[in-house]
Amino acid sequence: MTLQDVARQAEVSLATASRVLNGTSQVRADLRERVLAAAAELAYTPNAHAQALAGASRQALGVICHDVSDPYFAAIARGVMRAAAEHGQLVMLASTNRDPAREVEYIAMLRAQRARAILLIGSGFEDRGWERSMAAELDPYQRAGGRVAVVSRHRSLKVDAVVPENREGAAALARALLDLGHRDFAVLTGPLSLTTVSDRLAGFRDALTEAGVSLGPERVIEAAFTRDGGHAAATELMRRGLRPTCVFAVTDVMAIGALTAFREGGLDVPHDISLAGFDDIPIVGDLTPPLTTVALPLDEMGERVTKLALREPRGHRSRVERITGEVVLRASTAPL
Amino acid sequence: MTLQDVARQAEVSLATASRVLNGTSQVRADLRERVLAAAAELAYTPNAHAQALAGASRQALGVICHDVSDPYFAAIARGVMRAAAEHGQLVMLASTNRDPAREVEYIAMLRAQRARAILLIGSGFEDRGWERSMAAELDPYQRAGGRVAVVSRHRSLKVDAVVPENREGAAALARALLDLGHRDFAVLTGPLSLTTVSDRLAGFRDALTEAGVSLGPERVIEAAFTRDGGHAAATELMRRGLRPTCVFAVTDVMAIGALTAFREGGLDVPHDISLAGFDDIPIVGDLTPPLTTVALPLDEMGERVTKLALREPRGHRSRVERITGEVVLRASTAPL
DNA sequence: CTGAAAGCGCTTACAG
DNA sequence: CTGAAAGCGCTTACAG
Repeated sequence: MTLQDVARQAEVSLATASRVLNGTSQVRADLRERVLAAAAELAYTPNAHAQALAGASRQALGVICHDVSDPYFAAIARGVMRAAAEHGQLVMLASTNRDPAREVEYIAMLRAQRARAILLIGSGFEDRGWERSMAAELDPYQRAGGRVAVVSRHRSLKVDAVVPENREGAAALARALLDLGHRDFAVLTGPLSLTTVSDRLAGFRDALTEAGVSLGPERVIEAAFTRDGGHAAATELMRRGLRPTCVFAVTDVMAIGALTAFREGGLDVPHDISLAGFDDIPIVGDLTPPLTTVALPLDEMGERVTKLALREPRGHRSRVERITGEVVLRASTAPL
Repeated sequence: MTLQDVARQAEVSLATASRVLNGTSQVRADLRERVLAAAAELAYTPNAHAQALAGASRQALGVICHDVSDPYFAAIARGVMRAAAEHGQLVMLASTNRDPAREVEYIAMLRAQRARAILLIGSGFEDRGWERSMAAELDPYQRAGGRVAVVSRHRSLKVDAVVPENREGAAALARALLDLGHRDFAVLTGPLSLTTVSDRLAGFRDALTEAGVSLGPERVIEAAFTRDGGHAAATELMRRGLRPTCVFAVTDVMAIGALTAFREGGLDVPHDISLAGFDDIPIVGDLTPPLTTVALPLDEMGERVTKLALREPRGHRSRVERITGEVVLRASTAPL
């Protein structure tokens, strides 16, 4: 079933059939009818590869994330899908499990597919080697007209970005918790080499310091950047015999694991210990108690990064859209 | 940057360069080296469209789901991504929000992209019109060598399928709840036109009937097939003044909404009312109380449907892999 | 407005 | 083993 077949059946030239089907120029009404009828009858679908090769515009967009099943990503992906659909773009999705080699490999595949844009969702690493190999794949792609945009800070990638104000958000959260009367904190974090983690930790700590409250190194517990990591970190906190009045998990996903760990450890949240997260992923309102957090408009962030990538670049400057997080106090944090 | 450039720089023919790069046949070592060096130096990436056109095998796989951000789908998608990665396949993902028109449109796009396989995740509708239009897109795709596989029952689609034993699972759950002493039930459901919904409801009801327990029509509350739908259905249940001792929500996602609705309504789960779901999505163990449910190996289901689609078809028979659900009793259901 | 033809970047028989 | 050439299915100047 090729365009040629359609043309033959409609008794017109290949060129005419093509013009009718993609509406690029005027075609006499009767020929037009014949082509449409033939296409319908043959259940013709154009070969997107041939179209792409012949120079039509790309109709697919690549997205790289760490894990499709992480609710943080899932919420952002929702916005991406919506915006992509609006622009008639198909989304090619890859999860890397934070394996840098996989990341590079997927970018190569997306380059090969001549994706119209590549979206990187999730924070980058503060790591020279990683940055270099990413740039090695991304540069030729961009030189060939590919567009790149990211969600979260990527130190040295000069691309359009939607970046949540992690530092300010964490600081605002710290202030809100101080206002509740807390003076004794602990933080559960993911790997500090992730920009998101280090920014949130820094913002939180800065606000405490400003209020004259210190956060000793033994009160910052690093674990995997997942629900299980949160569970492990909270368990470790209890094992160390530390009993801060308030705990900040740098993401809601980690906070969820921590919440369960506290329950298993016999600590009641918020009666025995207050707990706060960051992101406001959809589920946290359904937890018991509902989680205090810094709300990010995840869905909208996905939409915005997609639009950034699809909009024409203006000049060679990369655009950055900052997203403000809003502190939402819920029942998981109690006044002291 | 084309293969031609690489060939020129390596001073070999186009054919030789191609053969080196995709390793199809033996090439003299020195030529091989030169080609590899040239490709590396030029940061060459093959054009997947040209490769596909020229007859190389497809390297992308299409997945159609209702909503990327639904945890049920996300869990399955995880398995799909893993299996796809193992086979060097890129995944093109589309969410349809259960809009049949969108579904058909995406299948057309995937056909155009000559996806190697199309995976439909999530239950189909019991609807002639829908079936007809799906078949109209899927048939030509399959005739052209495309492979189709689904998760969940699709009555009239003759394709490979991974199908959870919804009916049996719901019946087993009902029996477990009866064993706890419950005799007074209500069910919160999604649209009955979804095969998954009707199968689960039927299985649950059958087991009750067998035990001589009836489930009146006013005790089956239909709402949207989402968290909010579960919330609405539970709220409606309370509004009607019904106080069953045990409620079955046909999915965990709906149960999550119901749990919050009960809490808001001042009902303690499981003290005042027991609650059970279906699917065992990852989050339910972190709820308070953790949710009783019928566990499905979601991740593995994603992996299996992908492998089904990628494996050679044997004959014209469609293969069906049945998945048994396992009742997991947790704290959300109490003995009476 | 319409058609013949070139060209997009590959792969793979077919000769040698 | 290597190369010249055909062909995959389109789009789009270029003539007419």
